[in-house]
Amino acid sequence: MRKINTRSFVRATRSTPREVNRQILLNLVREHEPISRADLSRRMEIARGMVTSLVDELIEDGSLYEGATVDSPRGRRPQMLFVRTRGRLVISIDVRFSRTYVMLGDFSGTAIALETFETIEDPMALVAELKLRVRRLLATHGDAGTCEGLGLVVPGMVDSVTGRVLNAPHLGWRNVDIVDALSDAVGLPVFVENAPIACALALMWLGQRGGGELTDFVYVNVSDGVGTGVVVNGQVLRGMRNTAGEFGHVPLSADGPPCHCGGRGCLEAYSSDLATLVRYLGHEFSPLTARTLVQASGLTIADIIALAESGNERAIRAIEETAKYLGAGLANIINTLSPSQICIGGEISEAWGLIEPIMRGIIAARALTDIAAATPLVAEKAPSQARLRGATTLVAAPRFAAPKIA
Amino acid sequence: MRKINTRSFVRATRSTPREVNRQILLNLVREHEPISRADLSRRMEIARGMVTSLVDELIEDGSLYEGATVDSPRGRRPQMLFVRTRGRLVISIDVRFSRTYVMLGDFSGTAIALETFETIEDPMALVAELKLRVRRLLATHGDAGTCEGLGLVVPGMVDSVTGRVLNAPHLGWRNVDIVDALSDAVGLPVFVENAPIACALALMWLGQRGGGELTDFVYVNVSDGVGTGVVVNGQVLRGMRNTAGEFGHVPLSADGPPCHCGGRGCLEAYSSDLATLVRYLGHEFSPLTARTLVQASGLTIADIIALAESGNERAIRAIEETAKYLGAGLANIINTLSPSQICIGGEISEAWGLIEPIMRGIIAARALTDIAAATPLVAEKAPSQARLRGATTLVAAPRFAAPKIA
DNA sequence: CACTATTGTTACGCGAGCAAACAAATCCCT
DNA sequence: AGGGATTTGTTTGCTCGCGTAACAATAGTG
Repeated sequence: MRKINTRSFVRATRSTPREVNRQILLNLVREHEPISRADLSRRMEIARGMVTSLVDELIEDGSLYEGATVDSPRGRRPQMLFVRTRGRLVISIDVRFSRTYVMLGDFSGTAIALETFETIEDPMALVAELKLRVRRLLATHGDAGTCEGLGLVVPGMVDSVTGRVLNAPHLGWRNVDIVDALSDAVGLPVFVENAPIACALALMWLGQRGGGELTDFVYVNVSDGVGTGVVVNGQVLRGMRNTAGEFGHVPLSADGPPCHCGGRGCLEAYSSDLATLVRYLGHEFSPLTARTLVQASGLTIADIIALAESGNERAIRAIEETAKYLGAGLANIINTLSPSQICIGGEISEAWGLIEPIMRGIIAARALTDIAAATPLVAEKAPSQARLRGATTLVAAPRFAAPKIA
Repeated sequence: MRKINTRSFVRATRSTPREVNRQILLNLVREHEPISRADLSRRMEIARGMVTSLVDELIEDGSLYEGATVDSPRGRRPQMLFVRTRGRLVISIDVRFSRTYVMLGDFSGTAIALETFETIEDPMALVAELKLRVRRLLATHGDAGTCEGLGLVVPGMVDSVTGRVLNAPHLGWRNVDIVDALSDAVGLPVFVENAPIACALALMWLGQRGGGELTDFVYVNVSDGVGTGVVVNGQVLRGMRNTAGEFGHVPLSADGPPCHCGGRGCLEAYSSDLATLVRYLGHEFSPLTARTLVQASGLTIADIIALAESGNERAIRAIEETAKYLGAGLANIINTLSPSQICIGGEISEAWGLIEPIMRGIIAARALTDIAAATPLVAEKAPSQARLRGATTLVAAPRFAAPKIA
């Protein structure tokens, strides 16, 4: 039951039913391809005649294509339908603290080309560099199809309406209108989003095909910080001012170590990669000294995981501690949002065998019901690709989203 | 941007546009009454002819009524439209630990009759008692209109689809199907909901008329426990298994006092009325001893508030402590959900002048942005009526909700 | 009293769902 | 090999309801 917002509603027009049914049909093909018109008619409880008409329209605009006919026990053989992903190109950009990644891929998320360069902090200089690279990529691989847009993810808050980067502390950006600058530069539609939210979107749209619908879940990204993307009712949770989902800054202990945010004992101060490294090095976490300490040691989180896997006791203890606090943070998420699944991304998920049982144990102790305690925890398969897949989703997903009505 | 759930979607039919526009129009009247057809036509950007047709339909089924014509600077005088609330009766029931309240009211939430009796723990015996009382109420006041349904709120988890009470620890109910039992008994549609969620719904639907739309907010109820109702995108947050929104059991300190839930240092163990009373009595909170301690003292939270207002230092200190922890809990809500407003209900809100500045201070220290720190905190005006208004909303709101499409 | 402004109603065209008939393709049985 | 059965996909008329425009009703103005 949803309340109609009388300040921003979309009324229905003569063509509304068609738009709605078109998108439903498109999504049914996406999740059940290959599928025939007759099958669609049964699933939608709609006349076959209408399916024909809708499919014609979708083939016309390049959303679907017709595959081969297929054997059937008897009667006329059905003609299978597929969502067209090949030839629909997307430029995906992942701007990170040290390096920026640019990928040319298609709607399915498969890569055609990938390049990387050192992140330029000044936004306009970065836009200029990106303009060159995007042009070159499209000139080189342009024959693979037509580029439908450009998706960019940043480590920071993004205004969901205008696309402005409100605050990205790691890049030193505040209130940067990168959308207009980029789209003017490359002449393509541009979408910008916060990285963990984009990862959550990727999971929702490119996630397990056919497998259980994922419309209420949380994506937790562990890197230098701890960020989350929350999906409720198939929609991203943004809150009033695009600052929702900061579970990384829920305090686990009032007298814990200080955190970047100014608080004490935040999840992030216990469980970020920086915190794990500092713990391994035998220090207390402090936002002022952490990065210099870690840089001086020359270690990365991957090294700690490797050490732990080769049996190094100190590394194992450091990661186990991280898992303990992460479990407490996840328990908070479970008790407050009750998601159907939590996905953990970031390099720490490479040590899944070590951290999963510990997190499970803490969650079991703190969850309010048995069902909640059994909330599935899933490790992101390819953490390095997650952000780029998210960027791809920013361009692709709107083509499949439900039309906004009422 | 919302993803279409291909397992449970509603496709558009020939009459879908009308249903959508009907509900939009109805809600516009609800928020701007008195309003003329011509005004509606302008607000909806729709032809006046269609407004006439839609309004005719809504008057026919009793949703709207036509008031008097009104003066206008020149031209034909407009005829004002109103939502019909009088004569649309609702039975609202609030089942609490000690007493049960039964109210006969109308769609606007105004009471016609109110009675109360000692709560009967056995669900079926309670249903029998309610059947008698509902029949008597309707027989006595039946001439005031027709009863459109029965709303019931309970202190516990409710399955949103079936209406089963999954778990209400204060009543000792587990998996009780009170909906079918009650609707069979009284022959009216019955809606059951968790109390804080119902309060949140009341705030959303019966809240400030014309004033800013409230579609992302949190209702926090402080009584024997601390419960929350969370509204996101105009919809209640339920989570996977109807267990979402348990901010009362987010630990504020890992080594705090034990809580009913089995954890330690939960918000509820610090800030519930029981916790405040135990603190005033000079004890550490424990779920095993708290209720007996308080009952032995004969004190209620209202007494403590009265004492504090008359200057009693110990009472003031007890409430201030409660406010401190409540502030920490609200800061967690703000950082994770970023609501546009938080409403605090329960008797503690009577001590608003004492608790508000303390909560504000804690929130200011912990919120991640200045805007978040300024999140409005609002005290529920009439805490005693909130639950019954919530029960009324359960019956009334579905008549105004957005049709489910796609 | 004609002119203008505004509200509310009525009439007709057209997009799109809906149902049913029709064409196409394949298997099965005689 | 040929007719019937079965299933898929297309075409055709019908109806609901939006969209536009003309029309009637009501009131003020010069």
